[in-house]
Formats: sequence, structure tokens, C-alpha cells
Amino acid sequence: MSTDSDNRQRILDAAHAIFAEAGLAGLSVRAIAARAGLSTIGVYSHFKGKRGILLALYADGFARLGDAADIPAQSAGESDLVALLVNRYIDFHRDHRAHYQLMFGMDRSQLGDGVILEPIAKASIERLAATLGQLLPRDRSPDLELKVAFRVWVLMHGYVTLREMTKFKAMDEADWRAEVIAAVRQLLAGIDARREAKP
Amino acid sequence: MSTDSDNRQRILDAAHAIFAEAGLAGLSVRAIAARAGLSTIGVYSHFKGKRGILLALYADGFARLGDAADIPAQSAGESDLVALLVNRYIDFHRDHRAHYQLMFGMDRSQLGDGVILEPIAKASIERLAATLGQLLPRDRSPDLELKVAFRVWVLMHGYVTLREMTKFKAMDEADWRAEVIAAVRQLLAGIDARREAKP
DNA sequence: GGCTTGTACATAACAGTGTTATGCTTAAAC
DNA sequence: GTTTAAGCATAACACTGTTATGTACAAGCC
Repeated sequence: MSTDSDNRQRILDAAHAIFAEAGLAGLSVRAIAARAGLSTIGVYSHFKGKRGILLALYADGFARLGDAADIPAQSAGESDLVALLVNRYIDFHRDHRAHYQLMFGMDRSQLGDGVILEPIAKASIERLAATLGQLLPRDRSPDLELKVAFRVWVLMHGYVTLREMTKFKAMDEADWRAEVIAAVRQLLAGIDARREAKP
Repeated sequence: MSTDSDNRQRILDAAHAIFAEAGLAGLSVRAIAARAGLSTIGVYSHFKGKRGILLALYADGFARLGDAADIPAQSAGESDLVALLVNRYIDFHRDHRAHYQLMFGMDRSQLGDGVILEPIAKASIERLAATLGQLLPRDRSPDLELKVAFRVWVLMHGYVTLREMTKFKAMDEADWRAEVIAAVRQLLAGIDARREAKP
């Protein structure tokens, strides 16, 4: 018949499906259990209730974001790397709206204490940093790599989250993507020029 | 005794108080009504349920953010204007965490359809644009002013929302503010230099 | 074998949420 | 003076996450 881990996987699959279809709002413990073909208690046996489900989706989201940001060297010309990365980031936000909300949404109260969350997010930013490292001078320090990665991340995150408001909303999609790419290029140019000589 | 609008104000005051103390999570219709000294139905008579309360808090938040961003000319040297603005923005995020979550949080499903929300947010960004306009050449266009304001807003918003994650969290508060100020300055310098000659 | 222990599950309930149907009271309008 | 409408209370509905209780079954142990 069905082993124990079968049901665990079924719950996880159900959660993923509901999450993709109905987002965080539609993701109730009862809905997950019903879709998995068991009662609500299964979510508490295999995970630690809803928090455990959300944590699994959170980790999955960062893994996928890391995949999107992980562009191997020489897979694109240097001039196209920024455009490729920005487009992938925007695609991720568009295609994984619910994940993005869970990962970066400001209501992290259902998720946990943050201590568990940090290393998960860190692994993802490090892959972004490795990709951006291709654009930095060869004698770069790991610190500079991370710093640049954060600045770029901040910019891209700011753009996709403020997209809904006033001006950008009416903007053509292609124009908007060009705007984000231009802003990132500008940021990178500035960092490179100053060589991060701290005051 | 108490007029009708008295009770309306009492509900609003109660909502503000609970919002400041317990955030969005603690803001239940029953809690608001109890604090205002009426039953839950009062929230539905004077507002349209919880959605009306949230909308009022949303508008209030943008009004306050507009106040923070509204720095009159000559109140600071040009070189200090950026630092002043960034510090005010960070202060706003620190002091109005619940408001910020409601205004920019990605779960806007409880708030409404966005059509009502847009003009409220727009008024606020226009005040930010006016402040940043002081840094632009005198022959600037309103379009450029808005565009610059958006870029700066995107940066500041990205920083404060990603503050919680990995690297910035361990950073000293003063160092972090300096990092944000530096990034905004760099962005402004780049825009000014290129004079927004679109490709 | 028989026995204990623990895990996976179901049923039902608890406390909380936003919302609303019903009814009462009171003030304004005709 | 009668009608109309708004403010308000009580109670309920449908939903949420969680848990107390009980059952079935498989693993380990003597």
C-alpha cells in the first residue's frame, strides 16, 4: 500500500499545488490534508503544523531563486550577464508570486524565529554573489562580492515589489525591464569605478 | 452624550492604538470594538468592516510618510539633503513598522482592489519627488523628477525590507545607514551625469 | 508466542477570526 | 403622527490553526 513517507510526500505535493494555485491565502491546513487524502492531523504528524509546511515552501523558494541566479561563467557575454540576471529575477517574481510573498513579505510571523530562516536565505544570496563576481575585477575580495550582490539584490527587490504602485504599473513591460537593467548597470559601474575605497 | 461621529472617532483611535501596539496580527475587529467600548457591529456601521479600517490606516501611513519625505528647500545644505531624507525614511520604517507592512507588504488581499489605493500612494511619492527635485538641475522636467524619485524610493525600500536578512542584520546601525546613503548618492550622481539621455 | 512502546492516523472539539441575520432603539423626515 | 433610516447589541455562520482523545498497526524485546 502506502508507506509513511509516501503520505509525507503527498502532503508536500498538495501544499505546493495549492500554494501555486491559490497562494498563501488559500493554503489552509484542511485544504492541504483534503488534497493529500488524509485528515488534518497528518500535517501535524509529518510536519509541525502549518509552520512546518511554510518552512518547507520557504526553503524551496530560495532554492529555486538560487537556481535562477546561478549563471555559470561564459554562458553569456559580460554585457548580457546583467540583463540575463535581471530578467531571471523578474521572471522568478512573476512565476512564483506566492513564494516571493512568503520569502520577502513583511509578515513573517507565521514562519518562525528567523534563526532557522537565515542560513537558507544566505545560501541563495551567495549564489547570486558568485554570478555577479564575474563582473568584478579579478583581484576582488569575497567581501566586495557579497556587498555588490546585496546592492544589486536590493535594487531588483525594490523594483519588483514597488512595481504595483502608480508609475511603473502603467509602464510597458519591456520598458520597465530596461529601466531595472539600466539601474543595475549604473550601480555596478559606480562600484567598479570607486573600487570601494571606504571613507 | 456621544454623537455618532464620536463613536466613529473612537473606533479609529482604538484601531490606531492596537495597530501601534500589536501590529497587523493583533488588529482584530473584536479587539477594536472592545477598546472603543462598543460591539463588533460598530466597525461595520462606521467603516465597511475590517477592510475600511485597513484602508484608513493605509491612507494615514502614506500621509505620515509624505510628511517625512517633505523637506522644504534651504532647510538643509544640498549635501545633507540625501542623508536627511534617508535617515527620515529609515526612521519611518523603524517607528511605523506595522504601517510599513500594511503599505508595502505583499499581502494586500485584505485591503481592496488597488484602484482606490493608487492615488493615495501617488500623493506621497509626489512629495518625495518634490524634495529630490532640489538636487536636480534647474531645467529638469517633471518626468525626470518622478523618475529619480522612484529610483531612490526603490533603493530605500529595498534596503529597509532586506535589512532583516543575513548580512545587514549583523551590521552596525550607523554603518548600515551610511551604506544606504552612499548607494543613493551614487544613484543620483549617475542620473545627473547622464542627464537621462535615453538610448 | 506475548507484551510493550511508539507512530500514523481519525474524530471531534476549542478558541480565535471576519462577517452577517435578526431585532431593538432612537432620531430625522414627511 | 407615522414612516424611514441609522446606530447598535446579541447571536450565529463559516472559516482558521491547533489539540485532546482514541484507535489501529508495526517494531522491538523478553
